[in-house]
Amino acid sequence: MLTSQRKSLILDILRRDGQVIAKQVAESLSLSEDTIRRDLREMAAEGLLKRVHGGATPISPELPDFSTRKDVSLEGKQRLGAKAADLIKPGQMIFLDGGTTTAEVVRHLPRSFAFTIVTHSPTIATELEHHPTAEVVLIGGRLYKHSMVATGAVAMAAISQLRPDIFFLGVTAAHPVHGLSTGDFEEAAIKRHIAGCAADTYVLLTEDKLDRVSACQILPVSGVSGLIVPSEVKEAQLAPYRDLNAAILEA
Amino acid sequence: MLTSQRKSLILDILRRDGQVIAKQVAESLSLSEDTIRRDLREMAAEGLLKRVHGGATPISPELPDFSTRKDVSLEGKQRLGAKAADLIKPGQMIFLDGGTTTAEVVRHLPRSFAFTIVTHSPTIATELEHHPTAEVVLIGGRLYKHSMVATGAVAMAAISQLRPDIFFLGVTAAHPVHGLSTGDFEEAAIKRHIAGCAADTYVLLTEDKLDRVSACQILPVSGVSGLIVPSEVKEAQLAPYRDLNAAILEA
DNA sequence: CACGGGATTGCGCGAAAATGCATGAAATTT
DNA sequence: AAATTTCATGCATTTTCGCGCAATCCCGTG
Repeated sequence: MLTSQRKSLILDILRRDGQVIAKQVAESLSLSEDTIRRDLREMAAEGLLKRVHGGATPISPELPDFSTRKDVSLEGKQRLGAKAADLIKPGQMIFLDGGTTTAEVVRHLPRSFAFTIVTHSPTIATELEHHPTAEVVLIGGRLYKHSMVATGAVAMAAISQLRPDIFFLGVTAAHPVHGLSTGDFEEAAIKRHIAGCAADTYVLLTEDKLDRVSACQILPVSGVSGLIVPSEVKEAQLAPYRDLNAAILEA
Repeated sequence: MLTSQRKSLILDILRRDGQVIAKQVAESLSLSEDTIRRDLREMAAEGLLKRVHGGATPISPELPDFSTRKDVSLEGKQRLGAKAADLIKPGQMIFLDGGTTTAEVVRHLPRSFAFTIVTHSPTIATELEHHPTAEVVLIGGRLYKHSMVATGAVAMAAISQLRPDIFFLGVTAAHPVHGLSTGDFEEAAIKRHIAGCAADTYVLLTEDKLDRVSACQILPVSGVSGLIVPSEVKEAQLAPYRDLNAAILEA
């Protein structure tokens, strides 16, 4: 195991668990704690994590939803959400992915006619509590706390029984060659499955996700009906996606 | 559990409940009160909270609304929740009903060992996002917005596949003759079904629900393992329930 | 092939941190 | 005023830390 590999492994653990315990890592890698502590010290010096007694924690106090990610491109996300909600027609069944971007769709859902929202995210479901006309179907399963969505065989089976008219897909990265991707293997599989069941799939893409790649591919860009992107994205940046026959909706 | 994590956990509790009780935290983390008190002392020195006898309060003066409401109605529910959480043993599978009373159980769940929480309420699931040791299983189905729980055939089927060790049941009324009841037919059926699958069922009962009747019976009082009631309820009022062989846990 | 610099790792050691317990003081309740 | 709970302090134990040192390994050079 190379040192650099070990360090990125530590970062992975940090992202996944929100903490690193020196002793545990040392044990799982069959290395001395000294080595791990050295890594942690160095990484702390580089500003990659915060060293604490016993291990390390993320550099910024973990506020995944409400402050950090939200403020970044809030206004852009809102426009994406509004554009997505515009696509919904009376009586349709809409599958909403988990995540902060798709949560924005909820806030712009039409209130003048009835439709059905399906989601595997309890967070999304909770936000729909006071919506006047939306019927809500919740997909169950083992909850993936990292992104707060139901996963596993139970979720897959439940999804299989539905034919949503539209699936609004959230991703962490989109790339013309490497397609749409996300950081977790299981999640990628679920998203792919939902897209397979839905008549149409639209991806909500904030500007910072374009031309990026994450670990697990969900689908190629050509596998979805369209991309919804903020209008300020340059045409040059969109061209490679257009070449893949992807419809581009600017919000 | 790292010390720094414990401290931020304390801050979380402070923000959520408007107070921290040293004894409670020590218990839920299986640590000595000394340790927690030490934390509180240090955090008070850092200006993160205000140390008071028994625990700590936010640095800014409490909102009047908060303290009053807390002392009156919430405090009873909190004790019910704490008592219920006390019943949980490592590795068990616990089914949590929807509702504000059972939501209080979530806030008192042990954090020192692992267990599984099953729920058909997205609200409950969302509250468990930051719990360190709880595995969460979400039951899907058509969402009943009135009480925010999944219902219907899909939910029933998913529940059938589980054998929870304990079901914490929420009701709107309890009566020695008319049993445990709630306002909605479908909900009653679901609750009954969950109770049938669980090894033990405990009902959380605030004082105002005793000797009341709602439209749809869930189970007779003799159909559950026990009732959890606030300790200030008079023995005379409890006697009819004791006669039904119901275990009574006072919180 | 031999050699040496640089990087990496494990171990020993004393220091620092964290935790629990005991004790007597202080606050709160009865 | 007595009883109970909560507190702060000192102390002992365990865990974790950082540093120096030596062994090892990688790699380019003579």
